[in-house]
Amino acid sequence: MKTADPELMRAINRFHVMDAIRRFGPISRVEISQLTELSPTTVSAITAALLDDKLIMTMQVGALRDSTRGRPRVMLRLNPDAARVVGVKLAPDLITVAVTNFCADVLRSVALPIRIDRQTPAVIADLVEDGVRRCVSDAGLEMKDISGLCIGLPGVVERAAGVCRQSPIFGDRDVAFGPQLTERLGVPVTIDCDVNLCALAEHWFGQGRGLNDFLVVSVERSLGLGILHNGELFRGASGLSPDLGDFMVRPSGNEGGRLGDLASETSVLADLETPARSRESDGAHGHGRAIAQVVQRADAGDKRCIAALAAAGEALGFAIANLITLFAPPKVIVSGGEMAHSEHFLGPLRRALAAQLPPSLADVSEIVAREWSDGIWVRGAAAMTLRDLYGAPWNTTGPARPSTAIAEGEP
Amino acid sequence: MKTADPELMRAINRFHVMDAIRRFGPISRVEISQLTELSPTTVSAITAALLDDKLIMTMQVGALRDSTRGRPRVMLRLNPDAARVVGVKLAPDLITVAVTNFCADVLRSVALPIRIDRQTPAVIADLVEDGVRRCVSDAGLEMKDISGLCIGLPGVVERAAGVCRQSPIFGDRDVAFGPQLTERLGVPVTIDCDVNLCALAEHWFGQGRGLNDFLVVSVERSLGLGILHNGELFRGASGLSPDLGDFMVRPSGNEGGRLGDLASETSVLADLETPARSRESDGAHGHGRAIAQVVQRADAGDKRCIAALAAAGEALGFAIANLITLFAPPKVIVSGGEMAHSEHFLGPLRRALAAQLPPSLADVSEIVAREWSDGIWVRGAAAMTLRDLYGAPWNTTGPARPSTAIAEGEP
DNA sequence: ACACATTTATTTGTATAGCGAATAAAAAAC
DNA sequence: GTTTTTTATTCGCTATACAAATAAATGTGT
Repeated sequence: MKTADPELMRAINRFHVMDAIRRFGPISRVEISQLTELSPTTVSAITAALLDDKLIMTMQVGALRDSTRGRPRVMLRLNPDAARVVGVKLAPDLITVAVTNFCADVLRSVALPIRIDRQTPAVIADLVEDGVRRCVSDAGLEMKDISGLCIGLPGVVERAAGVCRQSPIFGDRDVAFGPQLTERLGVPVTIDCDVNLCALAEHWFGQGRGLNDFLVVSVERSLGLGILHNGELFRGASGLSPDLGDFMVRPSGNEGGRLGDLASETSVLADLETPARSRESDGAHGHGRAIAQVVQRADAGDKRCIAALAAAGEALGFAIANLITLFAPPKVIVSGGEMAHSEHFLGPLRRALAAQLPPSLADVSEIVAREWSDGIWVRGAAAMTLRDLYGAPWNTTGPARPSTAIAEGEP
Repeated sequence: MKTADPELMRAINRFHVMDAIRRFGPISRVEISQLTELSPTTVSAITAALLDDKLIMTMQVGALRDSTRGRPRVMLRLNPDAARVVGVKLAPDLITVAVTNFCADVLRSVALPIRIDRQTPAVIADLVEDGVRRCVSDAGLEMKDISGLCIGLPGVVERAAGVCRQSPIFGDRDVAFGPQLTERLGVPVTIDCDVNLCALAEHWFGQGRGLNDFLVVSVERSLGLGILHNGELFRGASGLSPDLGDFMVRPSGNEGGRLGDLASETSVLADLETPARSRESDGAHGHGRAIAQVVQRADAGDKRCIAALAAAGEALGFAIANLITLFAPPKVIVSGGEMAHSEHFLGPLRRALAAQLPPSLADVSEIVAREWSDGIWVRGAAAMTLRDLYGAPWNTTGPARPSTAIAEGEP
């Protein structure tokens, strides 16, 4: 915890005000005052400063004069043009880029269906750079208009250092992808675990609005876990994001208990030894098609497909039970592609969950399947950057807090 | 996050100063200033207030004048007599009570070897009340001298509400033990999961000094998990403490995969179907003796005992691997009785851990076995209370933060 | 012995924060 | 047009942190 001074005080309260404006849309000063429990005076002062900085703008009172008398409220909202940021999501066979404004509205996005896993980091950086430049240019902007950029990718990411410790995308370990792109693009680039972005997006725009605690489990080719705790993204020690794929669901002796080898899309396909269209050669969308096929065949009654999906669901349900035991979140969001929505997957997941959970926790968590949407990732990536621009004084989500001298141990 | 005002500012900085004094013993104002990065002016002001409140005291410069010239430093230390608090630890067959001073030094302690599990909460409250009153009186104090009391017990505890959701101690669910004792003793009583107290104690006095992240796994009759994250105790949503016993290590279909049924002392005994001295009738120390016997026989080469301990160690190692995957803590402290120190238990634990951990996390965590000491629990309980008296402005450890209006969702 | 250097602690003065009370602004109600 | 009501701002107050100047307390050197 940083030492407190007037500056921090202002930063905290300013963030509260910004957050209230962001969340509750056009909002008047009185309402902000009520929501934040700051005095009207303070709200007035802070909003004046924000208006001065052009971070927010006034909205002339529109329809909502409910024939109340008194001086009408002046509604405040974020100034969409205060900044533009870029969000990037890397998947093994798809690069998604989006440019958003200060409200996290997507101005322009491009999806590049390119198979990038096992390319060298330099090549991937090239592709990302190209994609970003193109998307920015398509949006009618130049790079100098961009205030920041965040890249989400699966795996274990150390956000503070901008280093990807390990990822299905990169063959190498410890790729300093953030600094690399920062240099290439001349814009501050952060990287983060993709599912963290998803969690932030859910918190800002999706199923997690108004919730201070929830889990996001992403089921794609690999598995991810994002934890929102006490209104903040939770990161492990030294800011590492956990990799749900490395979670073990049974002792490894008996033919591998890695969850990633049991419950991911990849593992389901491997389990079925999907014939024909070998996944290496089939380019970008082969994987997605293969999964869709599996789900279809399961719907049609194919026993093997049903069993494969059920096995995956059960394994994930087992893992989620343990996560609920640890975190007791009121909500668990299962986010993913077609597989994640199939009842052949979700049903066994729920059943396994119910079987494993201790009775005391049986009802604390609601499991919801989140409709897949490409947009949410990049919006989350944008939000991650915006959060910093909004002036968040909590370092929880930003780079790991520089541990104060007092925290260093014996003097 | 609370809104910031000058009061909070002062509270934060005062806590930093208190914490520096607590941790770095007799310490001068200049050193505090360096450690906390507060200005000398501020440190002077805060320490003056603390001295005024008699929370700290000056120490006449002792031996450590290293022939440096200049005005000698005035050393500051906690005033041991600033307050007394009581820590209580409940185990199924043992109640431990300790009275400590403001430095968390134990003034007096009593251990009551009473089998309390399955007694009614009222009876247990009676016993605790008696024990506390006796211990306080033995210390030459009266209840009015006591500033606070914290009770640690195994199970799932909701500290904020003072409610024990579930515990091997109580047959009932949702026992409001905190308020009950508060009324009986006329002193603020908090309750907490015992292993959280242990974690705090390790952080203040033990293996966790200077570490901002570590796990404590307690192996007793039941299993506990305490998480220190970013220098603060981690609690699940709504302040619930997790119960490691409910962690599953294999799908429950095949004869129960609850970790508590596989790796606790109780389960080892059950596994061996310890003959003779039936555990029900043998009063308080039967359990401990039985465990000691198992360890002894394992040391002597008894195959069944070795296997039982190994199975328990493996199960726990499996669970710890998953915890490391999630939290990546630099240290994991395994705390417990004789069983937890036996190499017949720890060896398999380490091996299972090594087998399950992903390579990228193979070396991040050091596993240490913590010598059992009754004292540490009650000292932790005392520390938990002292933390509040020191004025910790973070509600993470205290009662759950009253979620500000802004966090409540849509307006 | 006594001036001087040196380190530590306090005092003084300044800037900034938040907040309550009074005030101004703006619109409906009378 | 005046009053009422609600919203926003201004003014005056207090609390905080901090930098600079000052005081305190000790060792060093002549």
